[in-house]
Amino acid sequence: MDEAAHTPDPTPSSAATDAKAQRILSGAAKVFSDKGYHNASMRDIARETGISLAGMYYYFASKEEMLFSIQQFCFRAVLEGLRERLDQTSGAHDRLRAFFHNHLSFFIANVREMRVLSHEGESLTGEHHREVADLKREYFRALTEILEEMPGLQWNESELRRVGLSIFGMVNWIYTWYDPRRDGTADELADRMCALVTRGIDNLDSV
Amino acid sequence: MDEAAHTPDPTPSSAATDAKAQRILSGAAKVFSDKGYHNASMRDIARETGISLAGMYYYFASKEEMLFSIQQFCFRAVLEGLRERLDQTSGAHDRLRAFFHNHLSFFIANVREMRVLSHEGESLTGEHHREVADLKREYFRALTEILEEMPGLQWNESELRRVGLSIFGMVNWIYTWYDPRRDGTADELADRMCALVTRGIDNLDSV
Amino acid sequence: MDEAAHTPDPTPSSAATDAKAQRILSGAAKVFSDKGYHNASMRDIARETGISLAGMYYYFASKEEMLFSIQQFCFRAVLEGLRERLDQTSGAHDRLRAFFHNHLSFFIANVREMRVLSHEGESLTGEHHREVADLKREYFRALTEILEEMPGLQWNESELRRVGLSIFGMVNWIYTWYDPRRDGTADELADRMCALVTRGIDNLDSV
Amino acid sequence: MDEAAHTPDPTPSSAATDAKAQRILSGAAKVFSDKGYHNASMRDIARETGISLAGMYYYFASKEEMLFSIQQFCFRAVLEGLRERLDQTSGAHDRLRAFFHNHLSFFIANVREMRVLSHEGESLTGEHHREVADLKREYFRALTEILEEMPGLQWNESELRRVGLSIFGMVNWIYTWYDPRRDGTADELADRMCALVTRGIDNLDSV
DNA sequence: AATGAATGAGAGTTCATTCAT
DNA sequence: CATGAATGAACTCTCATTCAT
Repeated sequence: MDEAAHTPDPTPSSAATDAKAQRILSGAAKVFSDKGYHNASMRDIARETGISLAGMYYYFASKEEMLFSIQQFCFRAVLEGLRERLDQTSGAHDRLRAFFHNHLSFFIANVREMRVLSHEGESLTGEHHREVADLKREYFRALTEILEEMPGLQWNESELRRVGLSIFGMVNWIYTWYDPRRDGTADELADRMCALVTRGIDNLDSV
Repeated sequence: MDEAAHTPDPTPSSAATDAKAQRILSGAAKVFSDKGYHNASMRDIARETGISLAGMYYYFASKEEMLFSIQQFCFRAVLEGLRERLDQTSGAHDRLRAFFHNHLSFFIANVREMRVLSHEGESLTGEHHREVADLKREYFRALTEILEEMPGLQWNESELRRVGLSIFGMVNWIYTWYDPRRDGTADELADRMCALVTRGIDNLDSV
Repeated sequence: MDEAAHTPDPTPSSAATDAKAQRILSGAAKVFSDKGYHNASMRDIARETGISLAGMYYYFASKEEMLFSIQQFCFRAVLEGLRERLDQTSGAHDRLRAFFHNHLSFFIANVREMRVLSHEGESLTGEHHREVADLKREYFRALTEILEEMPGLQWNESELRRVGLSIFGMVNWIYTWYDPRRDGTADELADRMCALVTRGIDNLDSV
Repeated sequence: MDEAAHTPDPTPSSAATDAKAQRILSGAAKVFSDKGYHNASMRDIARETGISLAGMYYYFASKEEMLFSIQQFCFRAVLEGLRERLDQTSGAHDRLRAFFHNHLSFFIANVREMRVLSHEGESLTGEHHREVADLKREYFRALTEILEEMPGLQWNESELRRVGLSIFGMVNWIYTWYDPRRDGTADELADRMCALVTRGIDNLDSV
């Protein structure tokens, strides 16, 4: 994200520029997360970031483009993280666990952005909406592919969809309740959620 | 306001009044559901209901009160439905199934209102927020009480909360994806979701 | 224009409404005339009319609609005036004089509106532009029809267009220079302009 | 600034400078002509010319100075052209024809600039406005001096002004309608307009 | 000579809400 | 009961312009 500061950069101005864009996105994520996209004003974001109202338009053409950038950035990061984990993991059960771990660790490291991801899924329009919807579909497909590998199961399309979306509901809804003090680390949470989904309540305590 | 349904009503005019209030709430639910609470305007609701902008203020003091009334009405109805079902059901597994059936059947019969319930949980402020939060807690407690009855399990507080909220995530998230043509009836969906949660993916196909 | 006040009006509220709309249009015409359409702000018009900024939007959906209404109203009035005069006038020369008298008398009675008509011909867009362009064409055709009646002339299309548009230039340009103290009454001006156009400079003094 | 063309220029860099200034003026004229002065933005001009927004300020202190330079340059060129033609022409009728030919040929060769000249006459302020008004007056005086030479006429001040301004209206209005395919060359148009003004409609066909 | 970055001021428009009728 | 009319506050966004580099 701000890795640019670590590596020698031939064009210093663009590094500063990118850093500022990141600062704006971060502030926007906080404001969107706190008040909701439609209820947040550009002035709120300007105040939050310390950048002038007009100044932000140098980096983003519109409020919607800010939302789009946040969503696109997050989805890409989550997807990439998932792929890296899956590359190193074999066995359907472990791969499903990898999905939970990736999602929740990313979520908890970027609560505000993920809240925006979960809650403002339909706030984008036109091309912006389409692009993010594509990423979402890609992410969903990654999950269902794991599910299909699970041994000893006869999936039909309907059931696969239902289970996949149920899992999505579980992990996306977290933004409404997760509290680090009560709910433990990302890894603990991921393990328990994965256990719930694979073994069910009836077998939660076993082993 | 909705007490009128329970007690005999001496003034016929107030019956008409309540009917109009219902019409407004119904239109407001549609508009909130379509555009989101903050993005919806009172003019949108006036247009949707065919009632004049000013006229609506006779029935509701503010836009927020409309949202509040929708949420309160729905939560009460869901809660009442759940209680009735639980009164007639014994056995923890059946009672959990009753929870799913109640939630999903109400959801599917009132998609728009439930969408507002799920998506606009944090759009209320002050006293309105508090009242709805109370209902939400009550609903959540009803679920965890069922879970605690489940046989052969040693719950700790943390695990109970986690499982309860995971289930909430599953059923609340439905508003983002449910499609009657693809996802079957409320009862089918409830059965499958309940199976997933109790037996887990690993045992989905058994019996 | 505000004739409504003279005749009994069954719907008093709409009379008041129309009066206010007229007041806004009149103020808008003044501001557009003074500063030009694009340089005029809605706040300027609000100040000029004494109506609140938001209040004006009850009567006109946009700034452009104000410009449109002014232009439409004026063009219709000029056209109607011309038709009335032509109905009572025979002989091509007299009919041409009627054209000048109508145009100039209307112009001088509504300087600001006519300035807007002349100067902001291309400031409208879309459907607004089209409608006004239609009126303009109709007005132009009325002039060329008179010209075609002129005795002893062999018009070709090109020449007719050229002469018609030259006359339009003369009468539309007036908004840049007319000064009642130096340039006399509308009727005087109309007579002299008509003489110039019909007899030419070489014969200006004759009879 | 445009003195450079008259005096030998010792610094080659300033030649490049002037070329760039000309490029800016030309782009500005196009943009002003297309969208109107007030509706045109400096960004539009930057885009049109391919020069950076800030870069243009090296050449012109403000947007208004661009408009001023365009108008000043054009008026000077038209005036100079008129003087050259009049120096070689004797006889009032021929001199009047020279006026039309000069005006129209310059107009058609520089449509965009002339459109700006005609349409944005009042968009300048302060000293800028004054300077251009002086040029305009000078141009008008040149026309009326020709008119006064016309044989067999008894002008009074009023009539002279009226006829002069009528002619101005004719030739300035051209920017609203001239179409090279329909309206012929500058010379044809000039001849016909001059005929209209000198002989009048009644005698248009004679000889 | 040229520009990326930044901004205060102000644009047109919409908002939830009020109130006389 | 119901509404037409009205408004202050706030909205997103664009503007001409500046300045460090």
